[in-house]
Amino acid sequence: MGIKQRREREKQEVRQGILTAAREIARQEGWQSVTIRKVAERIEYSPPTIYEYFESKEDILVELLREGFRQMAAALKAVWKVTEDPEQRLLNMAEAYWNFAMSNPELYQVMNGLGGVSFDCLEKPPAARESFVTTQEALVGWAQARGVDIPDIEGAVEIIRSLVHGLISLSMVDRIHGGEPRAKELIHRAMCDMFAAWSTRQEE
Amino acid sequence: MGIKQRREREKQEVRQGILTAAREIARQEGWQSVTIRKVAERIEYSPPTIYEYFESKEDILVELLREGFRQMAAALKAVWKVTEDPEQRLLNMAEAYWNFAMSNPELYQVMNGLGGVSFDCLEKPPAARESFVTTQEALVGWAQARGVDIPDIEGAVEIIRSLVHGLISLSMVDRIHGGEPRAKELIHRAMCDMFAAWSTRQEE
DNA sequence: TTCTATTTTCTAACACTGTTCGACAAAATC
DNA sequence: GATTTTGTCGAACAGTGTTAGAAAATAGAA
Repeated sequence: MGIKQRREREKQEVRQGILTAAREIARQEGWQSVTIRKVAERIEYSPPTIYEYFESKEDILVELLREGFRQMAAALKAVWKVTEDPEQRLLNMAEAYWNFAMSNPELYQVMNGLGGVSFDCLEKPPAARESFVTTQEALVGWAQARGVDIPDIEGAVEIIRSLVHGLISLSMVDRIHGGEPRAKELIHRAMCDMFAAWSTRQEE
Repeated sequence: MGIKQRREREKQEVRQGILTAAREIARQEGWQSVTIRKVAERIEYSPPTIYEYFESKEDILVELLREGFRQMAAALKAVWKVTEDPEQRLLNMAEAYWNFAMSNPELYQVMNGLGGVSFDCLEKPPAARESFVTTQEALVGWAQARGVDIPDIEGAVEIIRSLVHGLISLSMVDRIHGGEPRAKELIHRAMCDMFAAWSTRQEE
C-alpha cells in the first residue's frame, strides 16, 4: 500500500522542481523572463502540467514569497545566539538581513515587489510577522541593557527595517554611490547613528 | 513657412498624449496593465503609430522616469525657500519627497522599479543627481548652523534618502503597520532621530 | 495476464502581449 | 495637376498565460 505514498512523494518532487526552476531562471535572467514554458522545459514537462501543481503563475511566486520570508525569519533567529551583546546582536541582524537579500536577490525581489514582480494581492505571510517580532525583541533587549526607554518600539522597528530595506532596494537598482560594499557600510553606520539617537532620548 | 512649425507642434502633442495616456492607465490600473494597444486606443490612434514617436514601450517608461526625476528635483528646490531654519528645511524636504511619491505613485514606481516595472538598463537621469545635491546642500547648511561636523556627508545623504525611500516603498506595498499617515509620522520621527545622532557626534 | 477505470500528461488552441512590414492615404513640393 | 514625401493603419509574427479535450500511462480487479 506504499505505492500511494510514493506517488505523493513524486508529486511533491515535481512541485518543488517547478519552484526551483522558477527561482533559478529568475536568478540568472531576472523575473521578467520567467516563463511558464521555460519552467516547463527545465523540468522536462509540457506547460499545461504546471497547472496540475499550481493554479497560476502568480501562485508560484506567492509560494516563493512565503519560502523567502521563512528563510529570512530563520536567518534572523540564527544570528540571535551569536552574541550576548544586545547592540552587537542588532548589528548582526541588520547584516543578516543584508546578507540574505544579497545571497537570494530573486527571493528578496519577489518578497518586496522588486525587479518587475507585482502581485494583485501582496499577502503578508506569518513568517514576515515573525521577523518583525524577532527584531522587536532584540531592540527591547537593547533598550533595557542601555537603560533607555523607547516609546513606540514598533515604530522604531519599522524605522530600522525601512532603513535597511531602503538601502537594499536602492542598491539593487544600482543607486547607491559606491556599490554594495559601500551600502553595507552605510547600514552599519546608520544603525550606530540610531543607537546614538535613542540613547540620548531622555535629554530631549 | 510656419506650416512646418505647426506640424512639429502637432507631433509633440501626440507624443505628449502617449506619455499622458500611459501615466493615466498606470495610475488607474497599475503598470501591469499598461499596454501599447490600450495607450493607442486612448489617444485614438492605431498601435503602430506609437512606434513613430517611441522606439519601444520601454522608451515611454524611460521618458516618464526622466519626467519624474525632473518634477522631484523641482519639488525639493521649491521647499528650499519656505523656511530659513536649516533643520525645518530638511524636514520639509523629506515631507516633499513623501508628498511627491504619494501624489504621483505611478511616476515614483517607474523611477525606482516598483509596481511591476523593470528596465533592462536603469538609467540615472541628471535630475536624479540634482535632487541628491540639493539635499546635500541642505544638510551642509544644517551642520554649519548646528556647529557640528558630519564626516562623509554623501553617506549621510544616502542614509536619509534610503530611509525615506524605504518607508515609501514599504508603504506602497502596504507593509507599514498603520498605513500612510503612520509612515509619514515615522519619517518625521526618523529624521529627528538622525538630527539627534549627528548633533552628538563629537561626544563619541 | 487481460481488461476496465482512473489518473497523469500532452497536443492544440484561445486571447492577449510587443513589434514590424507593406500597403494605403494625405499632404507638401514642384 | 503630377510627384514625392510623410503619416497612418491592417495584417501578421513570435511570444505570453491559460484551458479543453484527446492520448497515454498507470492502477486495481478478473
